[in-house]
Amino acid sequence: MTAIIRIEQISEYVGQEVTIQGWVYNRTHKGKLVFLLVRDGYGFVQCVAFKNDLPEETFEEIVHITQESSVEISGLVRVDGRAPGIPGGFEIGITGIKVIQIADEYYPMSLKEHGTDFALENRHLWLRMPSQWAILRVRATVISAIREWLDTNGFINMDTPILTPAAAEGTTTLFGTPYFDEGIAYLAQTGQLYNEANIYAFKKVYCFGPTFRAEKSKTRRHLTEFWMVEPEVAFCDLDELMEIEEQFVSHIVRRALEERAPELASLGRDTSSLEMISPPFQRISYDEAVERIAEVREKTADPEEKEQLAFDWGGDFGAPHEIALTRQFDKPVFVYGYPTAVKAFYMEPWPGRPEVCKSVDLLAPEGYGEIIGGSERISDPALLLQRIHEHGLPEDAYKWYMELRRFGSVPHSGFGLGVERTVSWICGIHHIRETIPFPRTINRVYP
RNA sequence: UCCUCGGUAGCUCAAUCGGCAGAGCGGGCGGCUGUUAACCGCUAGGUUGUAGGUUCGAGUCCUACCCGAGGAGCCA
Repeated sequence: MTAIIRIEQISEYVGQEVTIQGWVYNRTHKGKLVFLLVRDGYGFVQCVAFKNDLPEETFEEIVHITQESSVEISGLVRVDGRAPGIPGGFEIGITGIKVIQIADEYYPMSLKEHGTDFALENRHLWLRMPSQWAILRVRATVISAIREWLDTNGFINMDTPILTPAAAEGTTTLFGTPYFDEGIAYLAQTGQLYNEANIYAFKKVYCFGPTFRAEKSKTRRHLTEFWMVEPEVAFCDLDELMEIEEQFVSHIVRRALEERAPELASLGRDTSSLEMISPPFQRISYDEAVERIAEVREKTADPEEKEQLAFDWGGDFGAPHEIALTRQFDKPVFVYGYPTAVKAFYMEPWPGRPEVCKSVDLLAPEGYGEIIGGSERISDPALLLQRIHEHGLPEDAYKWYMELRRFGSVPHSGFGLGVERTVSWICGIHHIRETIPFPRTINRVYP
């Protein structure tokens, strides 16, 4: 047998005899000519069999092969502009085939379109489709780029607990689980508070793991289980935080463009809008954002849009507001200085303007909206204690958190980036449930 | 939790005014040497989400429920 290759490297094997191990994605037969579109986990390539070139029984076996059958195919690699695939433009002239298993002929995921419910019910098979395969390959690169940038910029990975004693921010609904004699433990919605402890040992840290929200959110931007990376930095104010974020996000986008161009092309993603992502990103205040949204609302003739864009200073933006705002920029945009009342208890107040705080969200362009939420944290122990009281949080649960402000407190900042929203934006897809292998939503825990 | 829309063959959908349950794809069989979700012919395939009601007759009308999607709130 010839060397087993990966389809993603097929361009290096033109003119050579190779073997691929994979699955039959589609079969088209035209009498004496058969096309098999085969995927091997690394890509999709067209394999061609001519009746006159092969033994009778080999050709018959190829003619009757079913979708998703597992195979080892040997043949000669050649360039052909007509050949579909990822990357396309190459095909293998079949000289030999070994069928590992003939798949059951009633494969449910036909190549025609499917409804959402059916696709999700068959997620374990849907993963094999080119679109899902491409999105999840981009996801893996995004995750790799996240770790790479942090690991090479002075950050150290510190895993924070998933089972936690109480609501970290006191607002979101959490999943609870019985925990021996300790009552209820809650699945983490953030590792931030623990990271605030970690920075005093390691200066720059990040946690990266699954995060859980029991909110009954039913939108294309929400999952009950999602992945979030949360860097936290000692001796860092809000301006320095924004510099970190724009470097970080630019690196992630660049890596995706470099390594996943065939996947992004197969998704039909116009990457020109991603090519221009580099620091700096524009910074606008919450006050300015409110004004910009009001201007858009003033100009629109559509009464429905006018209704949706109605907004009073003091609230948090909804999806229509974020879309109207981000359409004005071709790169991600920072919105800083949100009202203290709508943000978490630990955010540092704006000097001289206690009604707003040193928070910053990063909104992705093209209507994708918030991918990062972050802030400078309160470092003064007296103010922090006051906020805990104001928010009605149990003081004893935050005893350890308060102590961080007693022993060498420094200004510090951090943020959380949502992996699925970032992948949605980079891939240009509509719904974040496609950006995680097995999505968990309010109505679905299967498969 | 609220608002809107939907549920008919394995999948995607059609079925006029309440009047024989249909098509394409997918499966099987046959044909075709350049297909791109191929195409052509034949063929198999149905508890119309569930329960009740109106009617000579219900996929269609009424009531309740179940399930799903989109959005709002909340958030990354």
